[in-house]
Amino acid sequence: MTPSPPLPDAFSELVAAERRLAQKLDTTASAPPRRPISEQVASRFLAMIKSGNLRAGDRLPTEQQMTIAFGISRPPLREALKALTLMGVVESRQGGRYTVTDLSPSRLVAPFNVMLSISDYDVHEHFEARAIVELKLISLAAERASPDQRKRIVQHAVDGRALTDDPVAFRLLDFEFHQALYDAASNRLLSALAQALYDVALDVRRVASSLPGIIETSVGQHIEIAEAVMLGDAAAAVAAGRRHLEHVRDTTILAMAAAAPR
Amino acid sequence: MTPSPPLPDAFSELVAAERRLAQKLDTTASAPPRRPISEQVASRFLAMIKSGNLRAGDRLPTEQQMTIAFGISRPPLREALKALTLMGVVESRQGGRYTVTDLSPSRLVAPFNVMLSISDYDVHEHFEARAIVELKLISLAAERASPDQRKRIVQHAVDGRALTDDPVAFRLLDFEFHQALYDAASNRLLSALAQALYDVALDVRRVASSLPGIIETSVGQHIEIAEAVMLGDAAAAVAAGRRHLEHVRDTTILAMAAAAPR
DNA sequence: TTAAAAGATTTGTTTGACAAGTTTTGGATA
DNA sequence: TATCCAAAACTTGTCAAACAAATCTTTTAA
Repeated sequence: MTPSPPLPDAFSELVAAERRLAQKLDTTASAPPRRPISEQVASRFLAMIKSGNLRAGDRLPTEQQMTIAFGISRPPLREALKALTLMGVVESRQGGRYTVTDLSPSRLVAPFNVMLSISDYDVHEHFEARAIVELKLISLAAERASPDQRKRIVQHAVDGRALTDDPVAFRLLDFEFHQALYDAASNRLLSALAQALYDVALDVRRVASSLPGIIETSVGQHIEIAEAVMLGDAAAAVAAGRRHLEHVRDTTILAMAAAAPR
Repeated sequence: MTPSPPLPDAFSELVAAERRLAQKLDTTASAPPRRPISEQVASRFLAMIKSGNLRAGDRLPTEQQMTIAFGISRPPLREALKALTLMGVVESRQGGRYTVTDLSPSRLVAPFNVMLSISDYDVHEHFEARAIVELKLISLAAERASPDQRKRIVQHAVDGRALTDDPVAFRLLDFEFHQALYDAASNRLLSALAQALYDVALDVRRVASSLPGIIETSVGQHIEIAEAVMLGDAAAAVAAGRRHLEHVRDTTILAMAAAAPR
């Protein structure tokens, strides 16, 4: 074993270069409220990823090597890494090493769902936002979907007919149906946003989808959307999608009123 | 001073109740890969906020009290709290106490701007997503803006005329102009999304806005949008907004090509 | 009553140690 | 020689104790 741990050359080079750049840009700022080391380090990592010095799939050095590179102790370093972990930027396993995730929009937006759900904005705001994103996706799906994707969308829609008496199974299918639509639109960023908004409403949907008659209506509307997409009729698909979203919104409001009568 | 630290009654009650609930829901899961304590605790905090047991503005107990309540040591607790800090859920000051933030969508979305920007999705995907969100906001602004808001939008637009030779000042004004539009739309969620997408493109805009002639065109288009919003003509505002976004997209692509000729 | 100063409290950081996993290394076996 | 398994080395996860730096609280003086 070596008396002093080997310096991770390449990585500490990166860190040093980053620091120089940051100081250079900081000459103007006089005395900003001192930020904790952990937050500075987290920003440093993000900057390195943003500039391409760290890429998806990269293995980070060991914690000890990074403490040397940054010139700090383990706890603040771990605080920074743990924050990045919860944000979906890096992953870690006990005994293993930290690795940069695939950085896909869906992964990076995932923690974001939790955030949004804890914010008690108005239901109408939510559905207004969701409508604009989701209807655009439906329109794009009608235009861009491959034959296979169209087939799958229709399949998911008609499969719903067999599940009108099983709320749990229907919610799973509903998820797949929307997912298939998102995929067919070929815009990962927009898909990620729609997915985030969809997930937020899921808790309430659980209640709503157990109300009698709701599922039948939804299945019918799914089929309308699917048929329009199958024909490549974007306008009709959007119209059907709007009807569906309005139905979902209204039943959601009903369910919320019933669930929280305080 | 007390021999043993006083137990924070109310908070540890909350923690205990939360734990019982979590275990109850976990009976089905057989052997999920063991999650680090810090992540469990972070989820616990989010759950408490989600369920309303912690609200915006609440002061958290001291770290020592929380270590007792959760039955863990300081480092993992701090890792969880620091992660929540970087996500904009809580705030901390040395010597002070942790407090829950206002939990506004814009604050919660802020950290994810950085995330999204590091993902190298296609520029066209970005502008497709941005167009759909931003044009809806413009439309809503034209419909909903108060007289004061309309005045401010127009003011920001015409102010640009004086800044055509100062790229930095113009970018600041551009930011204010878009912000004013978002505010007038009265949908915080949609505004937060648009803000996130706007921020993502900011780095590249820095380059683009220094190209000759770009600012003049943008200022002219801003005025077109502002006038339509002033008149409450949503369709005209959207049309002008679309032209503006296409202009921004094209110049962005130009700037990216010029900046990275590798 | 108000304002400043001293004290107590609390977060930020460091060091050291051990437990619980994973990866690598080396040897035994086919 | 090639393959598989077990042991060793390594790495992350957690705990403990201590001090520095900032804030909050209380006391004291004007």
